[in-house]
Amino acid sequence: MPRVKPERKEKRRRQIVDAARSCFARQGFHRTTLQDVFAEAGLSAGCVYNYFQSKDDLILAIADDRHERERQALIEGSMASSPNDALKRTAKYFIDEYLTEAGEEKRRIAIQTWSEAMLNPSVLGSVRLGFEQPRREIAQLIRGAQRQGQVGADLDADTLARTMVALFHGFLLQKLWDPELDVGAYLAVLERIFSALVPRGS
Amino acid sequence: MPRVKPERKEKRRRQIVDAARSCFARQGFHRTTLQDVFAEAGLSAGCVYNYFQSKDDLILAIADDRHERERQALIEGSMASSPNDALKRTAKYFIDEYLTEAGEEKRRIAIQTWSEAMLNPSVLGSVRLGFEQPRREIAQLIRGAQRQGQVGADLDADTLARTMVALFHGFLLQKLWDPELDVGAYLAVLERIFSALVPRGS
Amino acid sequence: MPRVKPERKEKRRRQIVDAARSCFARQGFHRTTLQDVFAEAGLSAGCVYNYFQSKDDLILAIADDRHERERQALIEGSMASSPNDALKRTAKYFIDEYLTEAGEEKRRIAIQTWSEAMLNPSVLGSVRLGFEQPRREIAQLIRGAQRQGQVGADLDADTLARTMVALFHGFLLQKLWDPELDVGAYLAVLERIFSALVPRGS
Amino acid sequence: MPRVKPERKEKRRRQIVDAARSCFARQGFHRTTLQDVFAEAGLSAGCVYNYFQSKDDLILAIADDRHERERQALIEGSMASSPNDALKRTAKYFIDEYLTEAGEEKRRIAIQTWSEAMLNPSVLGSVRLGFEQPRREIAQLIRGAQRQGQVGADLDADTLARTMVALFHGFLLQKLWDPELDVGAYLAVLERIFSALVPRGS
DNA sequence: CATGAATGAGTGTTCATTCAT
DNA sequence: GATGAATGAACACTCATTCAT
Repeated sequence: MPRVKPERKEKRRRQIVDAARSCFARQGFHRTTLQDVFAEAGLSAGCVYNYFQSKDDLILAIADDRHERERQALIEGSMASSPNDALKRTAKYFIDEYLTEAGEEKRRIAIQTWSEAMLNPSVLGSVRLGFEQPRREIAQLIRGAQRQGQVGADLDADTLARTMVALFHGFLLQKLWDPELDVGAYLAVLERIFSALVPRGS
Repeated sequence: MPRVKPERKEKRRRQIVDAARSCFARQGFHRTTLQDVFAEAGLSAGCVYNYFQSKDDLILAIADDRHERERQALIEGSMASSPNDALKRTAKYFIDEYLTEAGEEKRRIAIQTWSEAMLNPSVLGSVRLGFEQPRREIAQLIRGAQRQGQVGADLDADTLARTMVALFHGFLLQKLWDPELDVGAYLAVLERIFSALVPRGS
Repeated sequence: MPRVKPERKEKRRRQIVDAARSCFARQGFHRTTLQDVFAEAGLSAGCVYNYFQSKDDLILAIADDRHERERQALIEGSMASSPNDALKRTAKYFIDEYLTEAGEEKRRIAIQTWSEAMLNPSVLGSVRLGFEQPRREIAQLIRGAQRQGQVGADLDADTLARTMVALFHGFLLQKLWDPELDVGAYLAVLERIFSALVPRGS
Repeated sequence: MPRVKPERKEKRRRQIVDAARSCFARQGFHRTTLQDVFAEAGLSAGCVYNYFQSKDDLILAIADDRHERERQALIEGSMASSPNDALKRTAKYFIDEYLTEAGEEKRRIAIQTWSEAMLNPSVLGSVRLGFEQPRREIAQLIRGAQRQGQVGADLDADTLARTMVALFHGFLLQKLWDPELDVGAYLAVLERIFSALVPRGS
């Protein structure tokens, strides 16, 4: 008989996940009490427990939520006119989301998720998925670029994709330790590096 | 005024730090109880509290301990015949320590330290120091290499150093999520990249 | 003023009581959540609360339900040709209900009711009633048997009735701890005992 | 190095068990919060948890404690001049402990233990042990009495022992429901019953 | 120096109960 | 009547820290 129920349920879910993410970003997962989350969400303990079975479930939900958004962004990014363009759009998405001032909350969630993944198999699964989907997509785009002679054919696309993601994660950490850091300069270096990878003849 | 005491004291300190590191690597900082550490160290609660004022103090000590070792390694590394050689030795040190099978414990400690740094100013200070010392040293070596024409003069040494460290941290994370990962291939890419940075004429 | 409503109401009530009894027998009163009962009854929380005001009300209802049935059985049992026969029929009823394999649920409910009676005055009232009605009826029958010379006149009928009920409760406990227990042998002893009570002359 | 520690430990254990028993008898196991027990014992939560791992552990400890005492009483009781005398002493012990005014706490604990045994295998184990040891000992004594012609040889000793214990448990319940109940009268009936079991010739 | 029994505030979680629809 | 999402007080249990010995 419930007609609009599923929407309500989804709305509540989001409400809780948003509250939890906000708390976790601010005080960290382990220093956040569930009472903090209840207060932030404006909901009671019992209500939250109707949607999530445990505190651990909340990080997992946040991680999954994040990866779902990134999956969408990857799909949209790959709808570009050329592989090169798609790579740029994809890079822009991740940079805008994580390496700008506005990305602080996301960075703070990311590092905690990575740390938690080490101990929580479910979170590890989510992190791996969230890492491998972009990695594969980027490798695919690189192969496209190689076919068009935009990237040297002597480079292994998978490895290069891994390298790009590594650079991204590494910068994310540096920005975390020093929020003043201007990532622009590094992007310039990156471009310089990648331009060096373009086959001489082009 | 006993003479040998300081050594005893240092020995105990190390005993505790080693036990804590082992526990933290295995179960994570927050899932490790101090009782676990006491048991691993074979010491009583009171005894440990004579050396460390709190649980937080222990991560800080572990982080500081790590950075001290790396500082030593950097000093030794820079005693090479050429900047290029010094860079290679430094890279080798960090790769051997963190990116090999044997480096798993260090990786697991590293990610947790980074996560904790977000919330604990003392740990953040330690992490920053541990990051900036190598970064500066590497930048210095790059400048040396540039003077010798081994690296293109058009690249900003500081930025390039940051980039190298970012790559290292990024690979560390990937190895954490997939311990089977063979880092060798990526080092090859790195070399390919850096060789591309060498001025054309050389 | 609908006429058929009371029947509906009674049906729902029984549905709930049956579900609760089933849950309580299986998991015990305190380990059973009302959610369990709602699920077992296939009804919603709100609906159940229209019939019972609290969880405590449910045990009370179960206890009362049980005693009502036993009251009926006693009435029917006493419609025998002789006091001796009535005693036998009454005994048979309680034995069949509680001391057979099929009686396990009833045993499990009984012991919990007794335990709860200790703390819940309403339940205590119900338990007392449920105990005293049979006790009195049995005493009455014994007195009848004494009049007919089937039981020694030197025995206090009330006390003998109490003793018989005590034996029954005691066997119920033993059967609870060891469901394999064959009660038949003990009934034989009982008969031997009671035959010993028959006046020598008969 | 700790010389008197084991005694301290045993003292604390008893302190906690006594407090728990007192609370459980007063308010029942499930209505007693551990805070109640901590307050009654005058100890902190952490301290109690150094001796007992859970609330369930406490009932088990109380049950075991009780059975240990009864085991001792049985041993002492059996050191009588004759089986008949031993039976009387054993009966007296259980009657004095459980069926007098002073035995109220013990009765209230007993019924709860029986109820809990239904759901908690450890408690069931303890209850079974506590039931079977006396049962066997009593059967043994009956066999001795039979050999001396004090009890009819046509009765199965094991069954008779079971019957006696059943009577005891049954009276215990009746006394629980009505603390005013004078058990004396029933003991008289018992004696009358057992005298009827004595072989005619004696 | 070292011990380890004791502390007690704090946490995640449960579940009987309510009430707007 | 019936629903079931929401409530929130209460609970068992943990663990960093202390201190008398």
